[in-house]
Amino acid sequence: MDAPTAFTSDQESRAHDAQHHSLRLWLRLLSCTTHIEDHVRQRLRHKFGTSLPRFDLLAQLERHPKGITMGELSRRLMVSGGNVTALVDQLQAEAAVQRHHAPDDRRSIRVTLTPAGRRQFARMAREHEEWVMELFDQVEPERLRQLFELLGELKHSVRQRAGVLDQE
Amino acid sequence: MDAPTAFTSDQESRAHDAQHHSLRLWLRLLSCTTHIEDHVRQRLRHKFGTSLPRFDLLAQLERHPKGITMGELSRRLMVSGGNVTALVDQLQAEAAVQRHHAPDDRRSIRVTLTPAGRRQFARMAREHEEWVMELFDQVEPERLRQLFELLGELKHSVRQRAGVLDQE
DNA sequence: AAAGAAATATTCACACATGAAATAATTTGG
DNA sequence: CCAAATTATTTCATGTGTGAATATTTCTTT
Repeated sequence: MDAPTAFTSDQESRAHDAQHHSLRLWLRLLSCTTHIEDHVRQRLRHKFGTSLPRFDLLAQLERHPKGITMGELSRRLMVSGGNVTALVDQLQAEAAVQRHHAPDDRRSIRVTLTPAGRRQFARMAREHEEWVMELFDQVEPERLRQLFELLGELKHSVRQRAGVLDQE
Repeated sequence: MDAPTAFTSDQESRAHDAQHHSLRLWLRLLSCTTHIEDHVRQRLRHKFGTSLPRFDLLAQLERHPKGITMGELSRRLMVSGGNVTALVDQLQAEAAVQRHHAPDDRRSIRVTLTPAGRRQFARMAREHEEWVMELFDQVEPERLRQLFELLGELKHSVRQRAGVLDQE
């Protein structure tokens, strides 16, 4: 952008470094997430014959015993509405969840766990937590705490910047 | 599992805490990754009419000018072989990449960027790095460095444990 | 050299995910 | 109170991803 003086050159090389470091950080973050996801997905499949998206959906319902709308599910699971419709269709066919029309707003639908769905989820959830803990257990608890903290900062930055940048 | 004495109860509650913390850390990690991925995906789509998997594949080829095999691509992109075949099919149809039969081993195929593919990638890569940097720029550089470090430890732990646990 | 094991890539059926368009119900503003 | 905008969900076309099965080539072992 600027003329290549010594000054801007320094600035530019710092900017370039920051970019490079950001990119490496992003790739490492992605790599961690992917490995964990892969591992958990495999275990869910082999031990319970189910998948991560299904498990995640049940987990959200477990947290909201009174039911939760399709739109809320979409936001919480961070997936599109169309996807939620398809997942709920499947789980409903398997009798793990139910759809109820909301009495006050006939547009929205509340989804709840069936008793069978709740039992099924409980069985998986216990093991699932252990799997995740095992994956992390080579790292000092204090380091994990730091990581949690720093990811909080990162999440905050990403949210803020993504919001701003999307409006451009 | 054990009788509920004070001793095992303490142990269990510590174990329970560790599980709980691990789970929260995992969810936060996943949330960060998902938000960044969503943002970058949207920008790639709107500004360049392409997708993240395509971009990632081109990025791997850019790093390996002499070409890279399908299997290597699968490992580096951390996706299945079938998926790589489909992606390369598409990018080849768009004349961004080429397949070459390896002369020494007729099973393997080397994939390379075409000049057009290289140009296309270069145009996107510059912006892509900026997008990622922008997302992180509310966090102190020193904090980002720590995060990079800690994610390294986490990755190491996950790799090691996932390997061991998969053999069970 | 031949049989068996391993590696490489593709194909296939299916699951998961997006984004756009359609439908229906509610809210808002004039 | 009606028209327009908004909200909630579904449907659809398409892209991305998996895991299993297959075909082909190479490596290993005897």
